Amino acid sequence: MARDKTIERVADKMGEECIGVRVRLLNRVITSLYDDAFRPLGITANQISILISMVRKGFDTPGGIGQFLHMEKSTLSRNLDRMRKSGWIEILPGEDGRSQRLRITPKGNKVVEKSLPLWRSAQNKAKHILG
Amino acid sequence: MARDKTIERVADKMGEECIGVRVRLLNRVITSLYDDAFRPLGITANQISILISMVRKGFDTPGGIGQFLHMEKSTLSRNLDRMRKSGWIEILPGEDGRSQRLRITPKGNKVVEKSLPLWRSAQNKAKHILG
DNA sequence: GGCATATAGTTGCATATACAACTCAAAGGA
DNA sequence: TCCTTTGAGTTGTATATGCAACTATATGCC
Repeated sequence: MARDKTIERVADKMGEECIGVRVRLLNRVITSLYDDAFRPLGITANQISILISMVRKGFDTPGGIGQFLHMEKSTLSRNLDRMRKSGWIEILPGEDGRSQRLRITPKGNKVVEKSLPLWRSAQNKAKHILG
Repeated sequence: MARDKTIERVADKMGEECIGVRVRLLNRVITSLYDDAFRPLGITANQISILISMVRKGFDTPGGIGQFLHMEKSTLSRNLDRMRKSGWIEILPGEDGRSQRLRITPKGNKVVEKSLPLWRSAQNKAKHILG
């Protein structure tokens, strides 16, 4: 009776109000916009954003980038490895035996420069979607 | 000279303004909040949100859910398969030979009901983070 | 010095995501 | 009827994500 409705009330409340649902949905929609834009360059939106962080912070460590982007260390470790394989970055020995230094390559710099007009276009679309 | 600065100007602009970067960052932070909350139930935030959509839309198809959540069909196909294996849903033959009908199981209903207080807690934390 | 602890990154495993190419079924046209 | 096109889902492959457990190095205390 009333019991049958409980689940529906719960679902309505959660479905309408949930911030997590909205954030994930937005992530799917918006990220695909930037991924589409950067696809001709053979790089993803996520990887571009890591390159951008490296340029802005100079010579940095995985730990530093992870803190800056709130990215879990294992996630970042694998992202950086893919980026190294693609030739955008170099991973060098760090200040002590544990840490590493990240360096953007000339190829990485080029892709960042080339990405600017594509980024502008995606950014405009994103603004339009968000109103 | 000026050329050396080009890459930094590009990076500053993109890094500061990029909506995609912010949305992905927010997704990482917020989703982990809800995932942490639901972990005792052995279900993820994403799976809960699919269950919620099913309850709200009643007996529905993968296509319908995908449209509702803006989720790519192959993504959803695999999400539903995991949920079926966990016993939250059943996947039944649909109205014609191509489509399917999704049905939430009693176990799926229970997990939705149990998730409500955990959801409230995560939702409050999310509101707090977003200010 | 030696042992406990902390730090930096990696690896195993699992979920989430999406493009491209595929299967299979339905619909439509000649 | 046959053939083409459309529609619904699946599968191959790859990126992105994160928890837990791990290696290896550094630090601190005794």
